[in-house]
Amino acid sequence: MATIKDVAKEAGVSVATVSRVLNETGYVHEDTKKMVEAAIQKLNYSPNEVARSLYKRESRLIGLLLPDITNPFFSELARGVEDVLQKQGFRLLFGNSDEDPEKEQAYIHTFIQNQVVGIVSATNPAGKINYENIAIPTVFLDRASDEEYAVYADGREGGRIAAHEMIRRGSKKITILKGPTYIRPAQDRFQGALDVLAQADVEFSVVKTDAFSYQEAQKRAKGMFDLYPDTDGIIASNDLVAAAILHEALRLGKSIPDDIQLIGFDDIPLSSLLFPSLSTIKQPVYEMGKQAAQLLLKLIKKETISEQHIQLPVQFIERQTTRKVEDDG
Amino acid sequence: MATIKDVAKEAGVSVATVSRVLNETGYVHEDTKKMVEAAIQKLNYSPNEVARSLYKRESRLIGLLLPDITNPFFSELARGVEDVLQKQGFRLLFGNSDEDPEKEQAYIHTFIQNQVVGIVSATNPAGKINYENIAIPTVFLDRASDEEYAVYADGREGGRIAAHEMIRRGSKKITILKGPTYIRPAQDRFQGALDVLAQADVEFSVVKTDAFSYQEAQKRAKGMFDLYPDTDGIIASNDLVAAAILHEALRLGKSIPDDIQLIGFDDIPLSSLLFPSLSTIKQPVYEMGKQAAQLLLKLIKKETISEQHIQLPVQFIERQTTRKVEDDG
DNA sequence: TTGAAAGCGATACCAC
DNA sequence: GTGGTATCGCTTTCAA
Repeated sequence: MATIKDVAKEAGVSVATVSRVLNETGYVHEDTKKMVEAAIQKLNYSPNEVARSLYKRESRLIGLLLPDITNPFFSELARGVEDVLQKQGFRLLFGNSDEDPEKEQAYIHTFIQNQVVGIVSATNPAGKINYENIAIPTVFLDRASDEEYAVYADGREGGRIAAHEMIRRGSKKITILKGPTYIRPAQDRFQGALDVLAQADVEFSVVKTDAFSYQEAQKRAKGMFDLYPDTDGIIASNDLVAAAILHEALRLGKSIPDDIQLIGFDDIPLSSLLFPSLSTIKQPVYEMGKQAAQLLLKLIKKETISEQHIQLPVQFIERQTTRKVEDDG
Repeated sequence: MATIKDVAKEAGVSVATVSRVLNETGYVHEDTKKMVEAAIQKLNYSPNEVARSLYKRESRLIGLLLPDITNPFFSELARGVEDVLQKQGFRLLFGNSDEDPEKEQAYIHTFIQNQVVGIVSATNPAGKINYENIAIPTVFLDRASDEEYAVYADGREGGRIAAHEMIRRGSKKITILKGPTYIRPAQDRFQGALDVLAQADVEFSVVKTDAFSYQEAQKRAKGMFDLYPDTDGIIASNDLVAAAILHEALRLGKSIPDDIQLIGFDDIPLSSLLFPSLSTIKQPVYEMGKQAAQLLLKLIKKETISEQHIQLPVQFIERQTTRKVEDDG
């Protein structure tokens, strides 16, 4: 690999001059510029980012921390983040935390060691990790905390919509599947559903689903039908969980949506592929990723930020796990 | 951030000594070691990776290039790669290429600029990118090329199995969905299926599916049923495509697997969630990611490699889109 | 066993 | 306009 020195020698100028044409900073004669550019071409020179980072004390890297890229929700989020950052010339340093505080801490640590200019984190740590005393601009995704910058969807409203749609479609004995309490969006959805159910003329029960994963949900699904065999409406904590429920219900010979209605959360690609396809509360996942990246960019450029939190709207997607009704708003 | 200098001053020694205890290299008295460690503790010092990389001319970063992390096949692959590399203290610099040679080239370029120690690439570029003159150890995933290190599944055998299973389950008019020719594994599967069909007593036809995506496949599915309305067996180029076909078939009122049998490829998580659940040729995706990472690690450590190519076996997963038969092997 | 000093490859300040 | 050089934070000879 050629260095700036080689280029300088080749062009017969100093490294300072080469640096100037490289960064278009300061004056440099048109002719010498030409020479330098020729030398760069000839040597196929490309500046060493590491040396640059060392001097500037910051890189062109951004840390991205997710619970698990294998979860379609997070990979969609990641894509949104990447698409905007990549265009601005930033690169992603990426890690899966598995909701493990130690892993999370380790990644944050190496992010810092590598002098990232910013961090996007979608983790929901049980313990509280030290993001506070990090000088690095950080945006949280799908996770709200009052003191920090964050982008997330309106989970509470989503919960309300889900409960409302379920009730107006005639379910009388509703079961809410509640995600982990420490995961804020999950808690919000639950609260939203509760808001509506508490005021409505229906029975309901609450079942905990510890994790968001399909495997976990599959086990719970069995238990749930044992416990509440006459449930006629289920509000799942997310689409993956809903898929598990759907499978189990079908296995038990229940008719959906006639015996049981089912509403998920997220609208991951899977949801429209299920049969019957899943009615769900759609989060603008890709858009959330984009907005987080844009917010981070502003933070990095030290632009003024109008609001620390960006809350995006959710939307009911009517598919085949809920019954049709007359449109009454 | 404290630097090595600060630590040296605090401990009353030279930076060289600090460096020695940091890297456990060379002699250092037990007592001074204690002092240095105390200073490190006190200042909460952690070495700057960037400076280290600059001197060593290589980082602890590894570049990972994928077509699209949003595709469950690739996110699973990524997870396998990450899980082994992360444990060895390496971090991932990650990018989506979208099968776009320019993007791919750009990422490779920044990987080099950031002095990655290795690259894992799962892209299938139409044009030929310059990996050749890169001195950096590179392992290709899900893509075979004679001169390079690669990990992939036995696509040809997979194609054979798919065709065989389809025939022994009684399909007489089979349609093969053929992925892009320039994607080697897709071509292999196609060839494998052809191997068997050519010798069998059945009719068959071939339909091209340009991309691997669901959206693309959805369009093709319609066309396919128009063109070959009496097909009674479909071998899809992958599970995403199979899902689209399944949906379209159901929409047309076809009965599966009675009217039409369907076999996919990959066994992504989605496949078992479809209804009816998808019979498919399973690739050991996560394992492929792991093996690629392990191979890369060997390459980096300059260990001797017994074989440049690692081919992993595939396996028929019988689910509900194929008919049951007596077990005749 | 330890320290001084020369790099690694870039940037930017200060002279000229 | 251009060049010399200190500097970023670390590793590694080479002497002492």
